[in-house]
Order: sequence, then C-alpha cells, then structure tokens
Amino acid sequence: MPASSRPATILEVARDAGVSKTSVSRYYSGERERLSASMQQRIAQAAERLGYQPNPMARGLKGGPSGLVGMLVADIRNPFSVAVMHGVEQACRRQGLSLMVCNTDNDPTLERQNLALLTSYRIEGLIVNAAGRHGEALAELAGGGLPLVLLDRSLEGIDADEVGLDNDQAIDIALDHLTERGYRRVLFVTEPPARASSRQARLARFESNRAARGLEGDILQAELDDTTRLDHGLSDFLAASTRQPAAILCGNGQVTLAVTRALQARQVPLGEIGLMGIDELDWCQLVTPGITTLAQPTDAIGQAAVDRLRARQAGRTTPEPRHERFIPTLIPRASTCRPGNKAPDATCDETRP
Amino acid sequence: MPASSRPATILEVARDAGVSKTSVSRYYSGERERLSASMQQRIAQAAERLGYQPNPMARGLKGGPSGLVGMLVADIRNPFSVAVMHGVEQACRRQGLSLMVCNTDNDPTLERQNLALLTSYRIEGLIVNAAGRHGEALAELAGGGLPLVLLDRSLEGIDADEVGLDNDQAIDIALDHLTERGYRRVLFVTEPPARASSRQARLARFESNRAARGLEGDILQAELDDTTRLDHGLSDFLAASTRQPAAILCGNGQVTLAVTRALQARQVPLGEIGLMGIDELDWCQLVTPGITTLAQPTDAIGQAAVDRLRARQAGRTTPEPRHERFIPTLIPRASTCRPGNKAPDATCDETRP
DNA sequence: GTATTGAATGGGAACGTTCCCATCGTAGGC
DNA sequence: GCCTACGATGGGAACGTTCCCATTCAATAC
Repeated sequence: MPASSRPATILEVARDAGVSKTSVSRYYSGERERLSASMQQRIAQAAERLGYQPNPMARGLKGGPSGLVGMLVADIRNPFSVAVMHGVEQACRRQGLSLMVCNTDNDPTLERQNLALLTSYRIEGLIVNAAGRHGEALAELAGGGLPLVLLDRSLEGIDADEVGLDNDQAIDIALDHLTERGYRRVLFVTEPPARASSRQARLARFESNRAARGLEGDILQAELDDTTRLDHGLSDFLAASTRQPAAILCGNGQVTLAVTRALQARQVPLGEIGLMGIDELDWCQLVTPGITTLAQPTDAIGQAAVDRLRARQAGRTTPEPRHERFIPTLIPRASTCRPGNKAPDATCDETRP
Repeated sequence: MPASSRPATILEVARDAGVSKTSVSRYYSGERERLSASMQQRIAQAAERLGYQPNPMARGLKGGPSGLVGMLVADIRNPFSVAVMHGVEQACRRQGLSLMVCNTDNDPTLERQNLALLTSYRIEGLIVNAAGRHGEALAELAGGGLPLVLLDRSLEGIDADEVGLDNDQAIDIALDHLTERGYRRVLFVTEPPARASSRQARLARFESNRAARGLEGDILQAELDDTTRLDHGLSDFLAASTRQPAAILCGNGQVTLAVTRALQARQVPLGEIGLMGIDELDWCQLVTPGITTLAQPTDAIGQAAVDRLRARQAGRTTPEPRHERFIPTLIPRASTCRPGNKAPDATCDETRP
C-alpha cells in the first residue's frame, strides 16, 4: 500500500522479512511449497506491507517464464477478429497468461515491427492472424522453438498448428442452403485472396462445388474500397440473372457490409435476390428483411488457439502440426427467402427470425 | 539474419565491430550523432550481420525509456472503443511509441490486474477508458508522475487530462435536430450512468435542456441485456406519445443497437417514431430507413490522447489538467424524418442519405 | 612549448531477478 | 554416537542494458 515513488524490490522485502532474497524469489516463482510455513507467512506480510510486486523486466532478463502470449491481428476493426481476440483473451485469463495484442493494419511493415516488439518481450507463444508477407520471420521463430498458432490462415512454408473455420464445410453449408431455398445462380464475392489462405480455400471450394451441384454462377474479386468495381460486378451478375433465381454469397463479414451497401444503393430487393454472408454481425438481423449468415464459433476458436499453444509449451516433442477446423452455424433469415419459394420453411414466414 | 537460437547481445556486437559496448549502446539510444562516422558504420554493419536487436527488458530494467504506452479499454467489443483505440495506435506509431492494450471487460478485478501488468512493464503513459472502480490505484499512479489521460471518462478525485466528446454540445445538437424535425417528445435511453461520467454528463444535459426547449420527454435507464426492462420502457413511452410526434435518443452505440432491435421487434415505423443515436456505426446507414447519428471524431480523439501524454512527458512542470472536448458531426438520415414534417430538408427526401 | 579544452571512446557498476551451488541442521541408518 | 542424506535456507554470479566517470588525443590559446 505505501506507494513510494519507486516500487519495492525483492531485496527490500527480504530485509523486511528477515530472510534472504532467494527465499522471496522462491515464494514468487511457484516454489512456495518448499518454504516453511513461518517463512511463507513472514514473506507474505512483508510483501503486503511494502506493496511488493515482482518486476517482470528483471524476471524476463534472467530468462524466467514471462507468462506472456502475443497475438498479431491483421485488422482490429474487423469485428470477427475482435471476437476471436476476445475468446483468446478469456482463454489466456483462465490459464493465468497475459495477452499482448498488436494490430498490423494489414501492413507488412507494421507486421514485422510488431513481431519484433512481441518477441523482444519474450512471449511464450504467438497467435497470428496477420497477412502473409514475411512468412520467413515467422518460420524462423517457429523453428527457434516458439509455439506458434496460425489463426484463420495458413502460411506457405510454415508447419505450425492452425485453428480456424472449416472453410469447405462452410461453403458446402452455404451452397446447400441456397440450393434448398431455390436459388439456381450464385455469385461468390471475396476480397483478393492472394494473401489470405482462408479466402483462397473458400474460393476454391466454391469453384469446385458450385458446378457439381448444378448451380450456375460467377466469382467477383474486389478490393472493398473499390466500390466502382464492386458495383459493376454486381450489376453484371444481376443483369445476367433475369431468368434464374440468383443469390450472392459473401466471403466474409467485411464483404457482406460492402455488398449490402451496394445492393441497397441500387434498391435491390433482398430475398428476391438472395444474400448470404460468412460471419455473423450485430446488424445482420436488423437490415430488412434480415441477412442469412454462417456464424463462426469465435470463442471456441480463440480457446482452441490458446489450447494449442499450451500443448506445444508442455510437450517437449514436436508432434505433427495439428489443424483444428470449426463448423459454422447457419442462421437462416429472410434474405435467402425467395418470394415464390415452393418449399418455404419456418424461417421464411416471419420477417425477423 | 543469422537467427541463432539466442539473440545477439550488445556485447557481441561490440566485439564484432571492435568497439566498446558503451558505443553500441549510444548508437541505439539516440546519441548516434556523438559517434564518429566510421564507428557508426562499423556498428551498423556488425548489428546487421548478427541480427542484433536491443533487448527492451534489459533496457527497462536499467530505467531507460521504454517507448511503451499503455491503454485500458473497458470493452473491446464496443466499436467506438475500437475506433478510438485505432486512432491512438496510429498516433503512437507516428511518435515512435508502442502501444500495449488491455481489455478489462468492464470487470474491476481485471482492471486492477491489467493495470498492474501495464505498470510492471514500465509504461511511459497511460490512456484509460475503463470503468471507474479502483480510482485510487489510478490516482496513485498519476501522483507518482505517470502521465495519465482519461478517455471519455472523468474519475472522481483524479485530476488528470481528459479527452472525449463534448457531451453538452452533443446533446444540444441532438435536441436541436429533433426539434427542427418536428418532434415534441423525446425519450433518452442510457445505460446505467453510475460508473461512466460521460453517461452522466449526457444524461444531465438532457435533463436540464429538454424542458428548457419546451420538449416533453422521459428517461430510460437500463442494462442492455435486460431486454424486458428495455421493452417495457419503450412501450410505455410509445403508449404515452400518441398525441405528439415522439423520438428516441440513444446515449451511445450499444444503446442504439439494443433499441433498434427492440423497435424492430415491435415493428415500430422508424421516422414516424424518431430514432437518433450517439456514435456512428457501420450499419446505421443500412437499417431502413437509415438511422440519424452523431459521429464522434474517433481518430482525432485518439490522436489528442496521445498528444496530451506527450505534453505531460515533455513538460517537467505539472500544468493545469486540460480537458479536450470534441464536437460530433450530425449525420442526418430518415429515421428522424416525420412523414408529416412541414419543413423537410434535403435529407428527408431520399431514403438513403 | 605547455596548459586548456572538448570531443570521442571505453571500463565498470548498477538495475531486480533467477538459479546454481554452498551451508546448515537434523533425522535416520548403522 | 557417528556418518549420510535430505530438506530448508542463503550467497553470489549471471542476464543485457544504461550511465557515470575516466581516459585518450588533438586542436586551440597562451
């Protein structure tokens, strides 16, 4: 409590308790049981009296465990990333770990800088959701023994644990749903997949399975701030879809936002033109008539990432890298409800499911 | 580049370059100019060769500047917090500072823990957006000389710099707008203001100025997960508003979300019943017919917070704590457009402004 | 030519920990 | 009753920096 300007050191506590600094150190380093009861008590009292708090800097210098986990997030403004981050955070807390998050704003330079920052703080594990340039730096770290988990991404040349959505299943569920609702043409809209493996995976699955299901369709790749391109792509698709019921499938939440804006701008009636998105967002329920989504189990994903990290930390051996894939939950709403749908299910009756 | 398992130390660089560790230290501590050209070059080469990177732990131990700024965020899932955080981050980057963010999930215990974590890493400044319990700990830190900026909150007994919305002006702008659009009754919906000063400020201003403008109205305080209470409050207000054009003013973005959900559940026609929110969100434009909001300049707020921090760091003296208040921008949409509005402005003509 | 300066550089002690090793009892085995 | 061993404790050397101080050397002032 007596918060002098300079925090108390282990030596001061030791003096105050009349013991050696080694004993105090032991008390705080998980060797508490090795100490006699009376000593434990004296140390506890002295520490309380002086408001002692171990200095992680000094601890980290000497090489002790830091209890720190690092996380690299590509875009902190993406609600999906935040949701997963929240899951990671909770999981860390349960394990007594601290989390240090860095946002890279999709900038490879920042990515590298933040990576340097995190490693310099001696993190014990790293969860990466960042882009993909500079994979070498990551590979190097992983090679050096740092437990590494790739979140929603895989990186070429890196053989690390991965945690994320089961992209194939997600696309299948989406196509099933759209087919069942009577749509015969589907446009898949995605951000440029070059740097994000999950985009690639979704795109690839869409390409290979669309035709197999007898669906017509197309693909639109666009940077989301390039509204012109997006608009044109959507127009073309809509123009070509006068004969068959058509739907749009959005590759992630950001895409859903951009597409919904574009559709609203041209006053496209949702439902008649189907709209479906991967990632559930606050507002999908609110936009008339409600947008059908595939919700990712973000908490579970975060938890799984931390679990993988711990497993790596514990096991001296380096077992097969493990890939954990989660199945999304379909949240059907009226944006995928054709007016003339012959086999309407319950969802299609109400406006707000 | 040669990433040996253990990172290179300053001593190794010194040996490799054939100079003393002191010189290398100087090279990395901003005293580079004091070194001769040839020495600078030799050090740079050696460092490059060995992949040297100063160890912030050791640096922090010795008491040198950490270049670290800490930030405590009450709720990372609140888009407003994230937006400000992003502003802070950018500002830090420009100043060459690193940012360490901790989410407290509105939990006082976590708040205390994270505070301990941040201070133990020798942060040079702290930006706080957290609740309000444990103000003593903060006061203590500020008293100890740590530059402190309160973000969107003020805390009793703490005389620190504050940055945030000009709550009085915000409420005034909102009331002006609603009046102008012809609404005569206004319900102000807010989360419990006990712990957040900005909620208190908005509430107080609403209470004092509503009547002064000749508006009828009421106040609804509710926890947002208590949907029953929210529903009842809204029903009561709507039931009592049959004679006069009525509008709902939401105290922040979270409230806007909850209220919009509740209104949609009871199929209230937006516009006829006015709806307006403080905080601009992705989807406010998308929900039919568009929700009028007051947008906060989040980037500017984040930047200002960092500016305050720097000013404190620089000035040895402790000048008056300064309060910086930002004016929001009105984004008028059709949710505040009465069908029978006598003096419609441009906005009311289009569906999606 | 000597004294004075100041710039460029280096040596070594801290910073607060952890951890290896040494020391001290004391209990158990003979 | 002595030796062994083990449990409890303490001393001191690291860890990688920074920073105070000392040293060197050349240039300038007398």
